[in-house]
Amino acid sequence: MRRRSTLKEVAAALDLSVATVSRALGGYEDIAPQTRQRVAEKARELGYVPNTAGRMLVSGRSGFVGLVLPVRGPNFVDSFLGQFVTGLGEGFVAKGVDLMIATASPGQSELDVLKHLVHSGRADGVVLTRIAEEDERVKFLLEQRFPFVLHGRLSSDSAHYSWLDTSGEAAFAQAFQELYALGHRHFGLVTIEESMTFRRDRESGLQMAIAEADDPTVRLSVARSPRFDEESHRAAISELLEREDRPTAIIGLFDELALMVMRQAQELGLSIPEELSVVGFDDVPAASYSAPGLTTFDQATRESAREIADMLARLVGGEAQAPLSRLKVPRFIARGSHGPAPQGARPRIRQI
Amino acid sequence: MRRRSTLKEVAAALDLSVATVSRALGGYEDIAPQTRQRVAEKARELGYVPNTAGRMLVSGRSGFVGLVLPVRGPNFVDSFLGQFVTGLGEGFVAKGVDLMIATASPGQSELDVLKHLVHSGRADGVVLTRIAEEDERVKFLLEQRFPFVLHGRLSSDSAHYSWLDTSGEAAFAQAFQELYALGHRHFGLVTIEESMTFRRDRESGLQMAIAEADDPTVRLSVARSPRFDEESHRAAISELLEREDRPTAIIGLFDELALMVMRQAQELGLSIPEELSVVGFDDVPAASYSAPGLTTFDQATRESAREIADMLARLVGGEAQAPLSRLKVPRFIARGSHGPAPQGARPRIRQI
DNA sequence: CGTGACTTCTAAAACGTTTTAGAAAATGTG
DNA sequence: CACATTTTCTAAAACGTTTTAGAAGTCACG
Repeated sequence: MRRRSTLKEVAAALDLSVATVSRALGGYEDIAPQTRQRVAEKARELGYVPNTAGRMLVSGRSGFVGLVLPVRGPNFVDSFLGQFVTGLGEGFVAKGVDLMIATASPGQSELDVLKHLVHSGRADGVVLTRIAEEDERVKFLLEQRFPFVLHGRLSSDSAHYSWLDTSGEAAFAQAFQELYALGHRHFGLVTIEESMTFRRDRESGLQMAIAEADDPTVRLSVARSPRFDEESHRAAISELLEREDRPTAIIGLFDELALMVMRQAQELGLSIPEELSVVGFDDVPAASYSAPGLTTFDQATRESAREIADMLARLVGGEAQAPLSRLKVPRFIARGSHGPAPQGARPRIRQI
Repeated sequence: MRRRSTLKEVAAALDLSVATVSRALGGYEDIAPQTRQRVAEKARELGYVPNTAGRMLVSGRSGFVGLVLPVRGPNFVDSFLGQFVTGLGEGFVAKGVDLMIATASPGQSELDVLKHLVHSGRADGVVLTRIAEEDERVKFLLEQRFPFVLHGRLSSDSAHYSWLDTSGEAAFAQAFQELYALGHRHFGLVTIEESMTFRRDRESGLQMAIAEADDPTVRLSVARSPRFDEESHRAAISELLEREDRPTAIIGLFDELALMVMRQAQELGLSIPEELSVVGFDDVPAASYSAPGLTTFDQATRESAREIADMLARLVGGEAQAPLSRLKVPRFIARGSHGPAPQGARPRIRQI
């Protein structure tokens, strides 16, 4: 591997001191214009690029910002991550910051990874996703006074740190309203048990909208999948679909669940949306390829990530001080999986 | 932000020299066991973590490996990236290497990003995806003798560098054979114009399988989408579907194309797989949610990425020398989108 | 006790950069 | 010309680590 040229070499080639070269390149005022010119030329000629390590050492900054990857089951697929990383990359590059991805090794917790990241000085800031309701990572970062931005937010304390969130409340309230207006009165919700903030927000948005409707005929049946795997989800969904009084509209906490609802409903011979309306959240690519297309909400992940990057870069660079925050409203994407509530007697499950 | 403790502080607390502390922590033989013990304890007590910049400077290594993100259109979605990044993360963490993501800023080429990465010493190695047939990035890296691993491979030279590839030839040959065995004789291929190596491999796999069948009744109709956007794809597919002698089986260069074929065919009133068989490549999540499920090939992206990470870490760490390479065979995933060729007269496009 | 051979430790240099404090040179002023 | 001022440059220190070369101490042995 070819060695790269250093400040010393540029200085030697011009018979100047390294200090002068450094300051010339840094655009300082006390360097004669002519000298600055010469230095710039020679630096280009020699292909000089400042060495990162040298800079890091003296500045105390790494120029990196970390993303701690959530620990994932072996078969977990996730359209979110690619978009998120792309957006972060775009946002950071505009600020001259680089993105590093920190992964937990087997047996290591996300918190361990975070601690190492903070203490080793490999990053100047960090972005966290999938926030739990009592998130120890947030506590740690606050203690350390280490810059961070959350994708999501805690219920308490949200004034003390920076975050960007997509309002799950607003979305699920809207989902309810759209379906209510179409005549639905018995709602199903397929959700998870993990205490993630996004779960809490979406669920409470739905609850509040129901309360607000103030209609005693409205009912909500909730199916909770205890573990984060397909089998567990499938069982929870079956429970909801096969009960005697099946809801006429089912909302999935996220698209994967909604898509599974559609698939399982179709396996039972139900036609969507005539006999069952389904709504999801996220707008994953699969949502537009399913038949019928899944009605859902667009999080604009990539754009959010870009904004998060921008916020964090400003925090790290000292451009912004106090906590920054931003709440986005997801966009309703009406496709074919929802429609008017079935009339009259509840259709029975057809035999196939 | 709390300052982290340094070697000097640990040394002072024990009344030892920094050298001794460094060597004790490094497990050198010429440190008395008792001293080693004391140092280890004190280091733990003070929460000492070696500073990255200091290490980088003296070792000449950054401990980072880069992934240069392909430049993407604003609406490009890509289930590949998330899996790939996850796999790389998993692979690198096992080797004590960190992953950095380098993104091109607007107007910058991937090659520029790569050059900066190499010259700034921010990374010790790099992984490249989406290899073009004449890839200038590969040329540059070879010139620089900078360690890298390709996801994919060039046709020429493949002995001179390291790569991991999933055999597109094998997959497309198999796709042909499966469909041929089901009676199909007129094949359609929806592909792109860009000169990517994966395109060339898959296309030539198909051609070779056709040649090998040595059956004069076999025909292949190719539709090439000139640009990488949905509109262009749609037009290419329409051309294939609406021609007088429509193929009975259409293969998409990748799943997105195959899924679009399915959707457009269904819009034309064709039933799949009775009137048209469709096969894709990649096994994106949407492939399992479409109706019918898309028959495709599984690349095992995450696992491949893990292997790539392992290869590159070995190259960077000096464990492995010469070029490493590995060719994987994708797994055929038979779902519902392919079946026996329609009998007798070619069914006409139904009016809807 | 003197010598050599170990064992255990350390001073100092090196990595490449930025910054501080001040030197040297050029210019202006009386 | 002498002095002050301004402009332009530089030596040296600092960041935190690893490594090299060697010092100091200990021990065994004749």
